[in-house]
Amino acid sequence: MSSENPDTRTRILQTTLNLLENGQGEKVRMADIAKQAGISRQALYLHFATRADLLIATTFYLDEIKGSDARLAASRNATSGLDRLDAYIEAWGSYIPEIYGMAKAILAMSDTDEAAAEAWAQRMQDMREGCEAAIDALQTDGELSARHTPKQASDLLWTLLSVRNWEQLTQECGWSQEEYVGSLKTTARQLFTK
Amino acid sequence: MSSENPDTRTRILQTTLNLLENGQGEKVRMADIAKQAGISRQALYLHFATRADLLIATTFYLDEIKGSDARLAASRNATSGLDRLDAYIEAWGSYIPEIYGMAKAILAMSDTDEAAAEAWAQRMQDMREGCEAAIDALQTDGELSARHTPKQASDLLWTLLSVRNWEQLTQECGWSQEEYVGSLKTTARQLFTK
DNA sequence: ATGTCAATTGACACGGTGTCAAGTGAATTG
DNA sequence: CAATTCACTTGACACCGTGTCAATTGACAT
Repeated sequence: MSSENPDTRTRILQTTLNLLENGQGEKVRMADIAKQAGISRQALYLHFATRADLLIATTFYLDEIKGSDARLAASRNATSGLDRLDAYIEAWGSYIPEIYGMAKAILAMSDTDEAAAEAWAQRMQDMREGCEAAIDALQTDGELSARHTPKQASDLLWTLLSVRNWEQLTQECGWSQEEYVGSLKTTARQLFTK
Repeated sequence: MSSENPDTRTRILQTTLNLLENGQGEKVRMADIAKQAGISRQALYLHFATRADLLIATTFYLDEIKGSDARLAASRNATSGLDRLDAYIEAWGSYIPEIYGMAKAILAMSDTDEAAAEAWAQRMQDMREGCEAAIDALQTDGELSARHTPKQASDLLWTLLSVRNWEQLTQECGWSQEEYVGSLKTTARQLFTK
């Protein structure tokens, strides 16, 4: 299932991505993807056993394309814990809009599909590690506010940075991306540093 | 559609509520509700045109039963803005677990069903007003931190108090209800007061 | 020539929502 | 008492989207 015809496979992933990004809010069906990719609906199932599989594969493809690892890793190079916190929020916060279409589709599936939920939880776990690392950096700098244990602080930061929260603030409250990143940076500083 | 046979109607609402609360995570179908309520599936459609309609009606029924208005209104009686903020977080935060089953079902529908999304947005708008009122109270007390405009503060508080965030903190991070309420109170104070 | 492999066409099953038509039984009203 | 109305029943069915199955095609390799 992994490496039959790479061309078609990546073409599918690419068009899935396009449809999810552009087609704002529109539900993307297997048939839509097939049509757009110029293949039959059934050919989709030759490459991906289920819709959940396809979406999950698309998240990995997305990361690969956008180089998310590198971008998030950059925050590790910050010298002080404080800078690191900022850098992480900046990196992740800027990444969200690029994955939002995807995220929304998977999140929607998660409520019904176990596999999708699992996949998303896994990716959020990865993100969580970044939060923990940032909080740890604060603590080794002696900058972590005494108000929170590292665990609590990580939980809170992780929750604060959720895609749902980004969605609510930018889509519903009308915040600009800059406002979002800026506000979350100061919020995090206020909450977690002395 | 509103007041044919009140008995049957409320019996439907009641069992819908039960199924959503108890049946943890289980998907509740129209057929399930009908069966549990002791009527035919079609009779459901005699009272509620669509599943979304039923769920929406159930939220109102829920509020009615739990007396959410009264509980949230209590926070208005607080003397200082600070107390009011605390009281509001306490009231809403304690209300969430009682509506969580419902909320989850509606949230899940919202991703596909326009009506459900609209209904939920409406209810969150109501909750938002409570946030705004609390922030306003802070400001008239001269206690609102200069870091945020009232609008920003309301947006942030509103987002902070979302059901999704409660879900993440209590279900995924394992916070107890007391931890949640306590932590959010201090967080809000830290963010919004001088 | 034979086999393999990606892809095609077309049909179909399943689950869940919503619709339609005809019928039943009990209470309401002339 | 008969007629009507009303809540509800049974059963069939259409629609949609996902996923499956079987038979076929056309290209490329050995």
